[in-house]
Amino acid sequence: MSLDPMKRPSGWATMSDVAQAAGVSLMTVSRVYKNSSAVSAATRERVLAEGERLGFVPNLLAGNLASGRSAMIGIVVPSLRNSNNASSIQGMADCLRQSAYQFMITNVGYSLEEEAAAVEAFIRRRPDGLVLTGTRHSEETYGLLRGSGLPVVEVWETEGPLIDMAAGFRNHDAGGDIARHLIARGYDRIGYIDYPVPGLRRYDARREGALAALREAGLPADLVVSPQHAADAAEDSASFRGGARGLAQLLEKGDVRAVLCASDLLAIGVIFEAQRRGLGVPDDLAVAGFGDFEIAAEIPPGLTTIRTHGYQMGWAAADMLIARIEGRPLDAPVRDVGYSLVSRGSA
Amino acid sequence: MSLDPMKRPSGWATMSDVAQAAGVSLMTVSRVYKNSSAVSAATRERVLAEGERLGFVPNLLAGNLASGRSAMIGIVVPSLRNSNNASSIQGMADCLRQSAYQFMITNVGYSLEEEAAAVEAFIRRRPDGLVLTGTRHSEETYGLLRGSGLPVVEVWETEGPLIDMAAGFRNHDAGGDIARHLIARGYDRIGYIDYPVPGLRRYDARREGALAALREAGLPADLVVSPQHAADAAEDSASFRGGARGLAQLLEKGDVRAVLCASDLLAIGVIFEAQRRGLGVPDDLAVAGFGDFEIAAEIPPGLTTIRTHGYQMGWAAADMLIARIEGRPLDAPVRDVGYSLVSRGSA
DNA sequence: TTGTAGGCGTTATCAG
DNA sequence: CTGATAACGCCTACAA
Repeated sequence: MSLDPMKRPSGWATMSDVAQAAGVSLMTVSRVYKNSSAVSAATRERVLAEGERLGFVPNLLAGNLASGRSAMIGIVVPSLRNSNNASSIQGMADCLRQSAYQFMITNVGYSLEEEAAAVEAFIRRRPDGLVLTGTRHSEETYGLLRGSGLPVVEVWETEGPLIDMAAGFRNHDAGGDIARHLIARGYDRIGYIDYPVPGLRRYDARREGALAALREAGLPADLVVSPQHAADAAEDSASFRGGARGLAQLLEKGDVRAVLCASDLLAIGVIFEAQRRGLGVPDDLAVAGFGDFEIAAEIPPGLTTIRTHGYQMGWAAADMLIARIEGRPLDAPVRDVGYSLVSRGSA
Repeated sequence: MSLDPMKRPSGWATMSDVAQAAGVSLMTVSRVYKNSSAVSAATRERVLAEGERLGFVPNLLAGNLASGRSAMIGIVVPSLRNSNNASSIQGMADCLRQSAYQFMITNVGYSLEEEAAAVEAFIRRRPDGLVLTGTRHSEETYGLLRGSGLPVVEVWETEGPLIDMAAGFRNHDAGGDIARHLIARGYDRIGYIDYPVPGLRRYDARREGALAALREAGLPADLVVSPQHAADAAEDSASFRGGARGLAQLLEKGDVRAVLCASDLLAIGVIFEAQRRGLGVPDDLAVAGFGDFEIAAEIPPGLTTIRTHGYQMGWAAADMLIARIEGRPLDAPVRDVGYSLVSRGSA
């Protein structure tokens, strides 16, 4: 004999309540709410009506426990305040929603320890899959993931040893392309402003790709500055300021005619700083960014940059994850979503 | 007799496995992992050692089902690509982490139907609380929330009938303040560029506050334009373009000396458009924004704006929610985190 | 198409 | 401080 629903500790109507009210068994109700076809239309209707009347909302926790699947995936990002990630998160969100998955998201800065903690916290909720940013992780993280056997996608980088799957693009090539673009335009003394956080493969690759192109063209490849790493390095504001500071440092180094930046926000910071110094862009100083953030198209004279297809990358990551979760065959464990050079007025 | 852990369907070691290995009962293991003090140090150590050895990670789904608490809260936002929300989300994230809560987040644009769907999806996972953006919701949402009895915080607005709790600030006052700031500086023909999405109380309040101030000063209050509502209105790019278009519309309306914008991104769009038109800011055109996004401080000549304390608002929202969840007394169901006027070069 | 039995992995409760 | 037992609400597997 089941309790009166109103008096049950949880306060929620359960499938049993609905079953009793509709005069069917528990399993029939379960099938109705799972959209299992094996229920007659009449029964289904009656069950749904009673469910509605009782305010029944299925308890996924219970369902997950019984079925071993949670329809939830965990996403680890450096920051939620970084435009860089926003698009890819949105891409994942849209793809996941379409397949009726939900996600939890945790920001861990650039700390491998925090990342490991986040991964463990996720695993406690038994997600069906995980998305990590980048390809560098702590031993603890690797251990946890190995032990879990969970499908994992790493995003933004495809370089480096992969855990399982990855979605990204060739940062090294992209860095080379944007550098060659400036070279082709006749700029000779080209500076490079690095990302404020050291040790990230994707930014190392961008820089090395660009410097290799400079060397190949016989140009100086030592005009590199890297704004100091700050605690809030993952935030947008750090990048704006980093760009401004970077330009100052480069100008101290000597005559610089063009600046390549590891991210659009650095480039925006450079443009603003140039404005403050009375330098015209591109006439006195050419500027190129990386990322094609939304502001790149808006700021006069338009920022030349590498479009990174973050949205598609996020979508691809989620798509691979779901395929793996649902046992569908995967064409390849690495999805290269490419990039494109966007030439605007700044360089 | 329990199965061999390696052969169990889930593949995970369970508390029973750990208990058996450590030679204690299930409950002792449970207590250890809950940090219940009622376990001797020696026992605790032995249990943890065995847990580590077996790669045991507690299953929160099971724990939640048994305890009726999920240590999870659901957050509904319009967009993940909107800088506006990013800070408040980060504030919630930081506060929640500190109290060992996790969160799920869903973006629903400005659709009340999608919001309702998101709320139901959350409720299926039995969160301990919910955060919604704004104070306008569909009947279905209200019904679901009423039925759930869940603690709810609405953020960004405190106007309007509240479901339960709210964190925000007086948008009407803030709109008035920024308008009075321009008035005090001697600008007479002041235009207003509204947010591209109609029907949001917080933006209505900002506008009405500003217009009231203009009227009070005997200035024209009809120089209002509102960029057309687009599908992607929640995204940053729509705001940049909206600002540019808004300025064009205002200039068609006649001689405008200053522009008040419903958000910083609109204002940035205005500044860029002014630049393209050869108008100096603030000499030819004064511009004020709303929000104090990170770029506001960086763009020359600095954007005069209202700082909204989004981070603190997010933190306050999470804090109230947790207090309610954990049965701690709440000083007030509405937390006003205030705002401040930031005067920079643009106006 | 529908129903019965058993179990998913944890916590609450009460007893020792 | 430790243990036995009964839920928590649903799903899988099998049977009718």
